[in-house]
Amino acid sequence: DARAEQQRYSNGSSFIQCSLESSNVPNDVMQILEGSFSQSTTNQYNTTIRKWRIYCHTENIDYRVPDVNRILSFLTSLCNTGHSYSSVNGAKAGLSTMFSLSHNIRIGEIGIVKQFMKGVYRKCPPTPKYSTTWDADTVLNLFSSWDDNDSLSTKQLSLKLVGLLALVTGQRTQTLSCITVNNIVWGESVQISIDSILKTSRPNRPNPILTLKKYFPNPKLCVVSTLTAYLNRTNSYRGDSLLLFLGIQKPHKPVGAQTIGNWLTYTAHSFRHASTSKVAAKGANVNTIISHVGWSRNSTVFARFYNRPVGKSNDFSEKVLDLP
DNA sequence: GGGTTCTCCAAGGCTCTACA
DNA sequence: TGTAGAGCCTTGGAGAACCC
Repeated sequence: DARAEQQRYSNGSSFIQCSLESSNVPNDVMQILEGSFSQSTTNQYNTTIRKWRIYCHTENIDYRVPDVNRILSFLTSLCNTGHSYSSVNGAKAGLSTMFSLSHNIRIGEIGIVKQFMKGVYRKCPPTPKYSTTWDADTVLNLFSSWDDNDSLSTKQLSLKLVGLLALVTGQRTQTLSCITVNNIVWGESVQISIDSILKTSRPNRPNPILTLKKYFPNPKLCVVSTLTAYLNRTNSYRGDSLLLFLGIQKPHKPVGAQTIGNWLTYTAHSFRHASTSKVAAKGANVNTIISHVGWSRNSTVFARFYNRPVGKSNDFSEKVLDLP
């Protein structure tokens, strides 16, 4: 069946091993090369190469040969089975990377491939994930209606802390999942540094430092006191775990970005849109927003989606928490 | 029911090119 | 020569399926 077929071509080898299996690259070099891609990229490219191998087996051709016409037929088969431009483009990138390693050929740079991708773009154009965003006040009003932190269940306290952190910092769930208790510095405000490699991490480019201010107008929305309550609550079962967020149920293992995403009432990434949109609408400086959430200095991502008028204030968190 | 894994797809940064 | 925008590759998020 299809599952057995997939298993057969998984073969325990990554796309890099498939690329370099006939070359004499030493194992230790191979390990460094494999580590040059993030896990999600490796997973995605492994999926593409597995499909490519199945396709080549069906067509009785050698999957290691970069035959452009065959590659285009393969990409067409993806397109015809309902895959969007982004998926076809990702598959092309995977094949391009594999053949650049094995044959020093960039599939994506070949003229007919470029033209083909334009055709795919026209046939099934990508659509933005968020054409509108929700009002951040909806979540803030919910948290305001809950009891004091000490009276909340562990589940409520976990959801509240994640929700407030997502809104106040505007960070991805990946970043929130990397917060460790030993990197939280307590002072006038709370500062959290991130050691892990993030999506936007680059050489000579520091990760954003998350700054949490105490919020006095509505104590129930104070992220600092919620964080304190969460640490007190989890202290009894934290053990040696340095990661801030722990599972709600026993054995209370550290949770990953995916689980944190599940905890957020709205879709995880939409918190990033909701908070930046509200702050922009309140008149915050665009450069403040870009640096606060960790986009690159010249990034046009924010401008492409929001592009609000520029104001004078530079306080991100107070504007997010400012209820009407 | 909570948490993890897998696949699909939009988000994101870097580079290059066209054009004013 | 500066800049807007397209192209390309890489990455994490969303959601379904699955496991415990």
